[in-house]
Amino acid sequence: MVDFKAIEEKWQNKWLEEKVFEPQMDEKVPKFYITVAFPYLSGHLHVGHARTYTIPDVIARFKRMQGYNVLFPMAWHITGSPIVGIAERIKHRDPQTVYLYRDVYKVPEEILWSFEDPINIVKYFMKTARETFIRAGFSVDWSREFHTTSLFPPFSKFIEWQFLRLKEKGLVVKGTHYVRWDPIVGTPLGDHDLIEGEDVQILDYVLIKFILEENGEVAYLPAATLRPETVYGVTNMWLNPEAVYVRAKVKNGGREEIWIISKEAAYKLSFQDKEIEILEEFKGEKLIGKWIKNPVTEDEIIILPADFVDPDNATGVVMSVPAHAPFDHAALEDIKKNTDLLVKYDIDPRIVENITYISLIELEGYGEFPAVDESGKLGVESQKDVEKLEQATKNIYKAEYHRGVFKIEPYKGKPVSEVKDLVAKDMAKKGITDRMYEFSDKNVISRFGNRAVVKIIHDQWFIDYGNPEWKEKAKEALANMKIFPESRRTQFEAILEWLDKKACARKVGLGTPLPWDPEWVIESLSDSTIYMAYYTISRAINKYGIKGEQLVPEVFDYLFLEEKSETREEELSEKTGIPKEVLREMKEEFEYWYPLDWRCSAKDLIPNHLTFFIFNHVAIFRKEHWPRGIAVNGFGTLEGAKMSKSKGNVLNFIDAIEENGADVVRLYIMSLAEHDSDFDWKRAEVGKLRKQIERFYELISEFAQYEENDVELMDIDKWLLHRVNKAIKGATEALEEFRTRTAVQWAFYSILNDLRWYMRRTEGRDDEAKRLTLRKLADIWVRLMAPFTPHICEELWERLGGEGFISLAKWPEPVEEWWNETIELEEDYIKNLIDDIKEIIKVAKLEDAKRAYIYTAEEWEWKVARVVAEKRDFKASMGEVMKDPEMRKRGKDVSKLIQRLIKDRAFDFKRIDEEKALTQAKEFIESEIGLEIIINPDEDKGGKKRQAMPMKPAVYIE
RNA sequence: GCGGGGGUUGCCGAGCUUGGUCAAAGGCGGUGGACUCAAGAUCCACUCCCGUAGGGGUUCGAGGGUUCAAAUCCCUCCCCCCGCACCA
Repeated sequence: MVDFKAIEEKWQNKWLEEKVFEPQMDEKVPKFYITVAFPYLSGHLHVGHARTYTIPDVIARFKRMQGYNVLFPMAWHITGSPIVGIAERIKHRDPQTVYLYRDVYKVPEEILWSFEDPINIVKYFMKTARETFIRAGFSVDWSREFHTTSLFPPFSKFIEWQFLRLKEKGLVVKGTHYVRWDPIVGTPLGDHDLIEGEDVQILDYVLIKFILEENGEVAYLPAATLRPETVYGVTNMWLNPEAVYVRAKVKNGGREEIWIISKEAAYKLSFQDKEIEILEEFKGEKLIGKWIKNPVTEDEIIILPADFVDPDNATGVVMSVPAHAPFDHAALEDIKKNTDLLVKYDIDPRIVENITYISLIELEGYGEFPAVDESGKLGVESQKDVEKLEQATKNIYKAEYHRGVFKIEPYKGKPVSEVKDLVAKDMAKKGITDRMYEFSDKNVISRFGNRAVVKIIHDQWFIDYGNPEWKEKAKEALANMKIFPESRRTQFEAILEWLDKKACARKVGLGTPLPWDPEWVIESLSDSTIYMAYYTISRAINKYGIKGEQLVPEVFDYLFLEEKSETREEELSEKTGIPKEVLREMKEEFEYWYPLDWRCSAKDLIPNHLTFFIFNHVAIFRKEHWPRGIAVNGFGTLEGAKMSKSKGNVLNFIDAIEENGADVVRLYIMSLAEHDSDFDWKRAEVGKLRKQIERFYELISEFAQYEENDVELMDIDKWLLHRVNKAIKGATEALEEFRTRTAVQWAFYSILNDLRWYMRRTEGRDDEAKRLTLRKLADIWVRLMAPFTPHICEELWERLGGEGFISLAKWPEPVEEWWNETIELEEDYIKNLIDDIKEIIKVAKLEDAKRAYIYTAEEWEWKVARVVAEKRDFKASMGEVMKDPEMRKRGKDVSKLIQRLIKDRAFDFKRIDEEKALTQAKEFIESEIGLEIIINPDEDKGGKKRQAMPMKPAVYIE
């Protein structure tokens, strides 16, 4: 068995020792700069991540072999709160966390407990990640390694510079923002902080303040709605008579008002910019029967009782729009039937009886009152039919929103989707509305076990991705970028359009403090947008030990934004103590490597990081330094199941390498899927691939012993070389587009299969020509495989006597004189014939046949085929052919042949020498089918001869 | 709700942008065979249905349509996956 591990270690050491992947600037050599989103190190990388990092490595290796000066750097992301959270949980001996780190990540016990300090987590996983990448054979320039946050001051200074410049441009702004909030612990709640309710939405209710005037005092009943436009159709108000409401003094900014809302709402609103002082608590029934005023229409409406009103949703005050809201319609019907109830509240039943529905929206397929129609259609009986009513509400909402036309002035004739926003705006302007954020579902529970609320946060720092000029520039950049796969471009465009203010700083976690407001730490998606530029100067910073405090903003200005200038270098050198030669070196490196050619990442980063990456580049850098391309890749599953840390269902990248060897893992992952589709890791398949790679190794080792003596090749040898040419072309084209799976199919499987056929075809042959052919193939094959399985290929390259590292060897190009489509056609011709004969034997049950007579097409038939290929039409072909008197003699046969050719659409005319091909392959065909072959005998056996067509010989078997 | 992407032969997965050469690549699985004492590995054949001469029939989520011709173009519908932010 091949000792992959030893081979891998050997070459990894050589690469590092000889700094093979630490490129030096060279203006004469074209550069190729590729990066991948650095990993966040809260644990080990798994085989899903492996894909993300292997792709750029394969591309880097490919480009390097094509002669580019390739930079492929790596760094570590440790910004944010998860690592801090882990330290916290380790400290508290949280069983799940301990399980994950001890049993899944296999952290040694003595190190594990040091994880109480987040720094130790970071240190440990940076070390292991580096080891993993080295053992994976990644061609990384480690001289540029760094990590984020204030723990690495030079980078932190770079981020400070970025934010200072963004702020100067007005792209970092302060504002308010709502968050999920734990009201007991007093902290914002991210997805990971929730036990329940991760995907509960936050709804933005409009509160329309209906006016209650009593004894000269005004109080407001803020009805909560998601459909503000329906304020024109309100017929009454709903309160839940059993629920507890409060009368409260509500201070909001400078304004102070009396509101009547549910008790729950008062509590919730106290987190949303409102100071609330409860004056009185009472049951809803107290207000039933009172009259209030619609602030928009000024209609006087009555307050009625309804069970469906949930005091724990929004304000607990609901306006009734029975024409367009099924719940309202049902409740109204209920109450009309329930005179007792009305009497109880001292309401004259005639008032309810006389409530007339107000139709607001024209909706095709519905009558005047869509809610009534829909409720009827779904068989709603009462307001207790909650499920049906919810369905009806959904249907109506959707239909009216998308297809409805508003009927009321001043919005008459406009689509509802537009009117909704207009009405909301107009009401807000008049000060008759307010807003309230509420969860779409009540069950949002924090990991502390508390029910969450929506809180409005002040003084939050945002990056303003909504800025229209900025957006335009970002769009321009995107339009000029390559996106792989191209089908993802629409998503980028949509996200770009979408994006608005994005909170960019938090008060917890590791990171770089905001330079002008150091209580805030720049969060992780915001400090990782332009670090590709930092890589270009990182080598010098590491090499010369430049300190953070030396990297004042002007230095970055000079390096990244300004023209090269000696005076400026002297100036800055004096100011910072950085030698001017070093400044010059950094400046030149940046100018040499930038712009970035490719940014790689998994597809989950499209809506955030990758888009931010574009935005921040266009904000900071000159156009010539805008990025050129993005390649996104899919994820990986493990034996069909999603990898999940908490369930322990993960395969660590390092463990996979340990088990199978890096080359096997790399090739396997690259061969499974490409672009944004996902792969599924199956242990059994990996094992099989390992065997195939061993065979590859053995084959090349074998061929390496052959000498290259110049001799005349046989056709089948030429066939193989032609196929090798095709593989080179296919693999190259695929890799140019990051299509790794297709590339592997060409570089590995297609050659493997062709070789198999060749061996079968040349069985028994052992001559110079065959050896020469195989030797040539070996020489190319290893190079085609080198980006995928670099270690084993280095080893084989050495055996083949190749010069230097295969990692730096020349990528193969098709050999012009090897192209030979005719020979390939002839080979196909032979294969097809064999298949046909086998088919005939099977179908005609001729198992004990002795020989096969083969009749090739005659010259006149080729002539006809040529004409048909050109004319592609029966009449035209016939006319052309019949100009020839010789052809006219066999008119009937000609006509038949033309008919068949046209039916088979044999329009791709290529002439081959059928008889020659047959003669050369005679023995092979005989051994394959076990019959004697007689080629073109004089006698027309079985009258089959006239069935022959070009590329399809006639066969008679006896 | 908004946005993005999909539904292909047992499974995975190409092909659909530039209609025909597509019963539809490749892999996996399955069946049979060669090799072997045997197993594994490897190699060969078959793997939608029918067929005593290389042929024919029915397929590419459903239903329409365009066309001489549609997995591929157009319309309608059904179903599935992913993202929606302060979180890496």
